[in-house]
Amino acid sequence: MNQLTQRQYQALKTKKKILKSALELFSKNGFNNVTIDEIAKNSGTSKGAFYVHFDSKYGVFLEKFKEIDQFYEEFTKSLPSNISFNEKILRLFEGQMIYLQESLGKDLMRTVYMSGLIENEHNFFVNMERTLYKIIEGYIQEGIEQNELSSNLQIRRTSLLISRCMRGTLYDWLLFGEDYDLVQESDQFIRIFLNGLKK
Amino acid sequence: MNQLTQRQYQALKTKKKILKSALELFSKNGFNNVTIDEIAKNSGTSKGAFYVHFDSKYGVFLEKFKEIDQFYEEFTKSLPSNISFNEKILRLFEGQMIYLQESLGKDLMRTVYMSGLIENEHNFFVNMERTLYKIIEGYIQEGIEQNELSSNLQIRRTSLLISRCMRGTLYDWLLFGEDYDLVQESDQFIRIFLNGLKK
DNA sequence: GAATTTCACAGACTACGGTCACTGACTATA
DNA sequence: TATAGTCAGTGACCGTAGTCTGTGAAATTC
Repeated sequence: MNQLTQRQYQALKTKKKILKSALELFSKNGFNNVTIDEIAKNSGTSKGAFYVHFDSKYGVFLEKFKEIDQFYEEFTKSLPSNISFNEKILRLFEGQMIYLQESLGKDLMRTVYMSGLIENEHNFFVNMERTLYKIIEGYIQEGIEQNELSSNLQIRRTSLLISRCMRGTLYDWLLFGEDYDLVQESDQFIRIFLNGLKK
Repeated sequence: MNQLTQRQYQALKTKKKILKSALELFSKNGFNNVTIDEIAKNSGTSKGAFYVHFDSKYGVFLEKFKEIDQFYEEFTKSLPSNISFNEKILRLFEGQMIYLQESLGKDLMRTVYMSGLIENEHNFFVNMERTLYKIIEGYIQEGIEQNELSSNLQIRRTSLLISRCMRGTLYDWLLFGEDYDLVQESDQFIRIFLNGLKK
């Protein structure tokens, strides 16, 4: 049954209204200067409606973040397949950092990293990374096949560690601000890590 | 003028009462289940008094965290000086992770990493790391002198990168919870990084 | 030592996130 | 198509973080 009932259709419309309103206000006033009451009022709905559709202000990003998956998808497609494992990872890191910095912005990323820390906040952060893991795991697999990586590397584990490099780099970006060049920091860090990975 | 006036002495006493009260309640009920009203009441003072002495609930840690510095200090003292650079870093990581896990606990660490993300929250997090940097920088310096590390390593930068390994590992601990063995994860990660560091 | 200023502290108040009981329109069922 | 059940949506309410104004005792000034 894929046809929406009138009720479901109405609900979806409300959700979209709230989402639109919220994103508008966020970009106008900054995430921290927007209250849920405002979002509710601005969207012509109510606080209760907001909480029907979203867990919290952070929850609004669950939606926004489908964009990230889209980024990953396009990225992998655009990547030539004849480059080495190291090159793939380096480009992935660079591409991601530029994307996060330019398209999503620091404020938004701050809220993402914030929400990751909130207990029982339904951890979309962890889920969000799924696509990322898949991609990295794929690269590792290929790297092993091409004999660029030791074959007794645990793929799942290794991809986790590599993604941890991202998180560490991004957390520091949020922590130190100002004269922190995200792309450069990321590049330096992952280069060392990759170097340490090869036998 | 080092002598406290009666007023200053009184104020200090009040601050200590509040601090004691707060830490008691935290350890009894967990950080997130303690309100500032409770702290005020339990300490026999008032909310106003609390905010005179602390910025926020997080601010209480500024005090608590002198303990961390103490940990670092004792740790470095206890470390034999005839071991290699790698060994020192590995032990530092292991010691720290055990300490943070056992003595401070996850809840508390979560609030630390949280507060690091809050803008203009007076970034004691960054400051807190100062002692840590000093220690790592010292190790690197020694490592270079002993010819264990390349001499064109930038000390300041490298210590930052090493400390980033800690943050990445700890952030993931808070993120993934449950079957995340902090000590083991930390060890595995830093080993790879150290391996990548040597020329 | 009287007058003035300062400041630790009290606690009422505000703002905001989040909850909950209720409503009424929609949907399912007979 | 009448009835029962469901659920999106409402907004008053609550808990708590943080603010603000007032107060009196201590400190300073004269």
